[in-house]
Amino acid sequence: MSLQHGILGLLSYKSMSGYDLNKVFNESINHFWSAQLSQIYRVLGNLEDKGYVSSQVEHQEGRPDKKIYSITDEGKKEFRNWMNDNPEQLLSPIRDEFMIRIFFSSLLPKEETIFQLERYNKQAQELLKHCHSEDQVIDKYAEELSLPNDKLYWRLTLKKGKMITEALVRWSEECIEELKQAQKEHQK
Amino acid sequence: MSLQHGILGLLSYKSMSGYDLNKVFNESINHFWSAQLSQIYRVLGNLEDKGYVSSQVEHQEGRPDKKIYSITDEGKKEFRNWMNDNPEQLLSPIRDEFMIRIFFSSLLPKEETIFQLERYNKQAQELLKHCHSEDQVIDKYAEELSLPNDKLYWRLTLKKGKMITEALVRWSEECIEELKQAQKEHQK
DNA sequence: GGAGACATGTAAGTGGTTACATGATTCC
DNA sequence: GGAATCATGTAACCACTTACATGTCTCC
Repeated sequence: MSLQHGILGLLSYKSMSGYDLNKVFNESINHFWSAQLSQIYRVLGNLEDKGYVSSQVEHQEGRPDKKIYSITDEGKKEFRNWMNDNPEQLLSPIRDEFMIRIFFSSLLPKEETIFQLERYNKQAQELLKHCHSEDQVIDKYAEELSLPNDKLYWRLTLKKGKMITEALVRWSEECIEELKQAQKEHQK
Repeated sequence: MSLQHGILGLLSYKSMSGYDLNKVFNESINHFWSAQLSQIYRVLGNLEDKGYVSSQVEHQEGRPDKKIYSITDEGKKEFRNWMNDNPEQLLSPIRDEFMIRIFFSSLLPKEETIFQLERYNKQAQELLKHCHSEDQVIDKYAEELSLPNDKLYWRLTLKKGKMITEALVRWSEECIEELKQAQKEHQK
């Protein structure tokens, strides 16, 4: 459901091919909803079957043909309905494999868990750096699509990304600290 | 994969029926990996097919029979292998429908978005309260199963839950603040 | 008398991943 | 010569959700 509506939302900004959509997606919705290109193509097919988008082939010299998708009036209606119909439960279910590993880490030597937490911390810091560079991307898109009203909301989603990622960085640091402490206690 | 290994992990603590497993699951792994009871039954079936768990039926007076699952040596080996084999990418992909809605919220009146953010904030606070009450659950299980070494790691997963949820509470508050501000600017 | 705990599962459907298939052009 | 970009998709498989099916006991 969500991916479908995310794609409808992007197409309401601008008609695009699946390939281009994927690029825009990766710089926006992908931060809170991951998707493979193949899945995007499938969803576009489904949306077309339902009449929410229409497509038209654009011939290109020296490059493969493009299939440009546009949102239909039906699609716009569907998207607006979805936007107006929030679920009871707003918090999304969590699926965090790494936490399962941490949960059962008494099986492993503490050094190994510390090592993995350090990797985790590095990846979180990397992601945080990436988040900080996204401010410019927002400016770029807001200008390109001339949608100044949307910038505010895009920033709010980015802000969430930053805050969560900062929490992950801090969490993993504190975990490492605690485990090192526990190691010392044990050596005494 | 993860659910399978989470279940193997819990069964390595203690043999249980699917029904009991579900209860333990809901007070532990469910905080970072959600699952329906029906899915747990199916995974148990798969694990049995693979020889990672074995089952034996326990007859009960006045209550339905129980099917007690136990982890096999094969299962223990599989679980340990999984624990030793961390993926490259430790950060889990995000799937957050609410963020898609925020992203496209320029479509809606600001009051509506504020209203939904307030609901979000309330739910996050509710969850945070719940997290704080979990400390006792950890103590209870550690004693019941006499696994004092595991408590440390269980606490680390709980800590992550708290930190993330605190970030969600703060984020939604700041969003509401920003939107109210934007509303005022507009009225001028 | 009804709700909820106890207990097990199947069936249908959805949404997603990974791998595969094709083939030209451009840049290093 | 090889990798990356451009461009489209299908097929097989997997994990998960929702709804359905069954039936007893206990507590209010």
